[in-house]
Amino acid sequence: MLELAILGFLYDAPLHGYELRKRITALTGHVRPVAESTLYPAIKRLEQAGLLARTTQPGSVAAPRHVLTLTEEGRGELRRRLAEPARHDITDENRWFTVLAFLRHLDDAAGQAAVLRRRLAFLEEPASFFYDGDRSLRAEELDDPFRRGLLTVARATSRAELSWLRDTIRSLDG
Amino acid sequence: MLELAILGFLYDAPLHGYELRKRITALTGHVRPVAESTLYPAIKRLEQAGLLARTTQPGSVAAPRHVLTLTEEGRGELRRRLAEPARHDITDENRWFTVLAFLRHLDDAAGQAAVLRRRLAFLEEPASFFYDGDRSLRAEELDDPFRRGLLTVARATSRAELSWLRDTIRSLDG
DNA sequence: GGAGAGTACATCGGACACGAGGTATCGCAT
DNA sequence: ATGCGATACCTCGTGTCCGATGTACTCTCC
Repeated sequence: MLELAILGFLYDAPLHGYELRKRITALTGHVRPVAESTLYPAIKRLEQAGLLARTTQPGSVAAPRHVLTLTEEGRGELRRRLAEPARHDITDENRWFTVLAFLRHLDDAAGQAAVLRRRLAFLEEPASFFYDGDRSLRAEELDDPFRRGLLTVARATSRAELSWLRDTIRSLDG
Repeated sequence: MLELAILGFLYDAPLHGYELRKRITALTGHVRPVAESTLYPAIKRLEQAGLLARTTQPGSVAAPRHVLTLTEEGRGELRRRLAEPARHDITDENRWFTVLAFLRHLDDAAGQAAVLRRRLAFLEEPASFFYDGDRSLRAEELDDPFRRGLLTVARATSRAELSWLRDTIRSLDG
């Protein structure tokens, strides 16, 4: 997820690590803050994999900046990761939001629609949280107000996203 | 999050690892499946910390079962984790749902309301995903349909949860 | 002139997660 | 008979994440 965000932000423009961190923090930081000790090793990994290149520039105020640029392999890798997200990326809301944030970089409406359809299929799967034996329990059947709330909120979320997904897929297809 | 789920399920009744895994899978597995190689070490950790005890029973069909029971320390630890969740547990939806699933075990309406209020405060913070310099961008200002969708869905989710939170806090207080 | 905040990068150790693989039993279908 | 799926547990290696800590420069405020 972090790597996807790095590739995604760099696809638009070269950035240095510190600026990258600010953008990632704006995108997902309120939920899961990005530690510097996670970001810099991730940058190094991607660099060693040949997905991005760095050029050192004198820092405007402090230490010299390492400006990061995606290589051609890096651009291809981002498109590949967007076109074929892992199951994790589809099911985990945090990861899915990251995919969505950069899906426009997949400049192919059919490919974009295919990704949205995978999310749609996932949300359409009958998923419950609590079971009585094999039978899945509905919100109304629960005594516990917190579990009821959990189901209620999850259902509302899902409804909102489903209708957005259906609209968007239709307009991508049309 | 995993440890919280283990403590939460065992608070109700002693279970063996395999059954525990099925319950956790039902709760959060559609989003983030729990690998056995994650669960068993986690059980061992909790056992070594003195939070749970195991007794071996002949297996009904296969290998002998290790039935896990919460110790008094374990019960206290669960209540402590529920009463004072880490910031992570409040902000990350997956973790938050786990907290909610077991919040009833905190049998103190004021404590429960306090936890809900923390989530409420978090959701009320003005959080944006995308910025133009310092200015946060609203859904309407974005060209990108996917980022628009992301904001739209996030807003709908948040609205649904906010209204549930306010109702529930009111009824816990009243 | 000195403290503190912000910019900018980096390393290290510990904790945690996961896939791959292993052990063993039972029932059912082929 | 033999393989498969379910039950039930476990280890190992690899990778990732994070908090703590360090370096070094600039600007602002007092």
